[in-house]
Amino acid sequence: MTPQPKNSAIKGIPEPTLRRLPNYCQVLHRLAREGVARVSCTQIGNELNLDPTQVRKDLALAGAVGRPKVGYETEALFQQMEDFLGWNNARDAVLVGVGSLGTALLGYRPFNRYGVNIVAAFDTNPMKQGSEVHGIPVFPLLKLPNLLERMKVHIGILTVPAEQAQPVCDLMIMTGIRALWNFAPTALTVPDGIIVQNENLFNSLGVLSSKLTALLRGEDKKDRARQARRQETTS
Amino acid sequence: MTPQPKNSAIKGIPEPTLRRLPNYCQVLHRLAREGVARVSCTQIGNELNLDPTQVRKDLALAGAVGRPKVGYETEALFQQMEDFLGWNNARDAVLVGVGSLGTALLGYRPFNRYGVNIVAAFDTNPMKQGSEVHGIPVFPLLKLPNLLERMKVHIGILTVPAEQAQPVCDLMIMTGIRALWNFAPTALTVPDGIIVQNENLFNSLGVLSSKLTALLRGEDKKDRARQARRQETTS
DNA sequence: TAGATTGTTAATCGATTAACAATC
DNA sequence: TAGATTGTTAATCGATTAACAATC
Repeated sequence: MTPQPKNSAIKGIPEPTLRRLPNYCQVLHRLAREGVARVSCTQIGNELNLDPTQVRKDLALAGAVGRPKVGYETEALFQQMEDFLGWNNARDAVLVGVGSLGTALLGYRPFNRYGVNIVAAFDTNPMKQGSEVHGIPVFPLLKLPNLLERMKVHIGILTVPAEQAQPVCDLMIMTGIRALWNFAPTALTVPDGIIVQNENLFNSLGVLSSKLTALLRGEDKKDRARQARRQETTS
Repeated sequence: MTPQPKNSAIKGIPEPTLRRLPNYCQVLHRLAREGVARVSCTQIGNELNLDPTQVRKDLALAGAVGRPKVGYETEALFQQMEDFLGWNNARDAVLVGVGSLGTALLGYRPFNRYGVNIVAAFDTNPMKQGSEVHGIPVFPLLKLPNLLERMKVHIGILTVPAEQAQPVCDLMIMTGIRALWNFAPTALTVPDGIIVQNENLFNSLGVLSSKLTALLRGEDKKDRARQARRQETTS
């Protein structure tokens, strides 16, 4: 019927856009709280150092409609972005791997306001089982299927060592997890239709380190050149 | 003199490439340990699900040279990648903000093998000062300039609440920090020549949540359609 | 009305992928 | 030698930025 399938939804939205949506949410939330009733893309762009055209395109992709000359209704736009992200009511999640990073994430309260509500944690270490970490119960990993059977949990957070990531991931998918937030430094193999978001600190460190190394090397070289020149003039 | 300034180094290397280098390192390290003397881009690509041409281009950008038909010397290539990243001897770093995330990072041993050696942590909370977290001493934030004056530390890790990120960042830069790894959910304003690597979990959650929300909504719609059809046929 | 702002189409830019000659 | 693999140039693809008409 419709010539352009404009409803193909998420598949068409570029990932860079999806990554920026939280920033818009944050700015809109603040502006709404400050009582700013209407907002333009130029304003938002200034706050976030983004091209206003890009802001407009991003908002449009997430379904926002503004009025020429007027802009967008701040509060309504915020609601719409939150709704698009699914952040208006947080989804339940489980976390596997109660090491130092896992523990830190369990204690991170703001997740509740960003769509993720961790209801249970799992670990293979008997020392950790049965306890509570930041108020969240820790169970033996073997209990995972049992619990997921009873609760409709769609998000799994992986904070296990690299070697255990794939088997734990398989187990999670088998028991109904649809989206994985993977903090283990390994690529996961998953069937079609499963969402994987990798959060690999080492990749970021690659950018940081190589830039810093290049910067410092460049300075060293300049220093040496300067010294060489000085040597020349004094000799 | 030189028509193409081929030495402009880091500026020309795309960030996606820099992000992939750690993955190459990891694979090369493993292969070298397994005694594989030579390796081809096709092999590396298979391990990481990357196009072999892309692997070749990335390696070339980091300065690697291979031999046609033969490939690259595994060990030498690994060394070269490590060297390019500056990971062969870790640089000292300080961390500010000993909350749950900061504590987790302080306890994360592998950083030492990935170019980052955290030598001290800082916090404004007197409860935390004077103690040691995972063997790393925690000082009052006011002592930061003093310590950085004596030690040449180039990397600063920011794990403070959003509101404090900018002032702490300013302080760090003033005392000689050149590269910031920012875990606070705010954009930092820094002078030219300072490297900032943002690590904002909420941006990633934006991708995860919106994809999951779209997926589940799509299924809901299908379910409803199916139910409607069933209703029709039974009526 | 005049000017700012949206919505949308076109141009640019950069990264990925394909093609192919050189070579061990 | 023959075939695999590098190095490099060209083609494709996708995201960002620019241009401009519509409009409140």
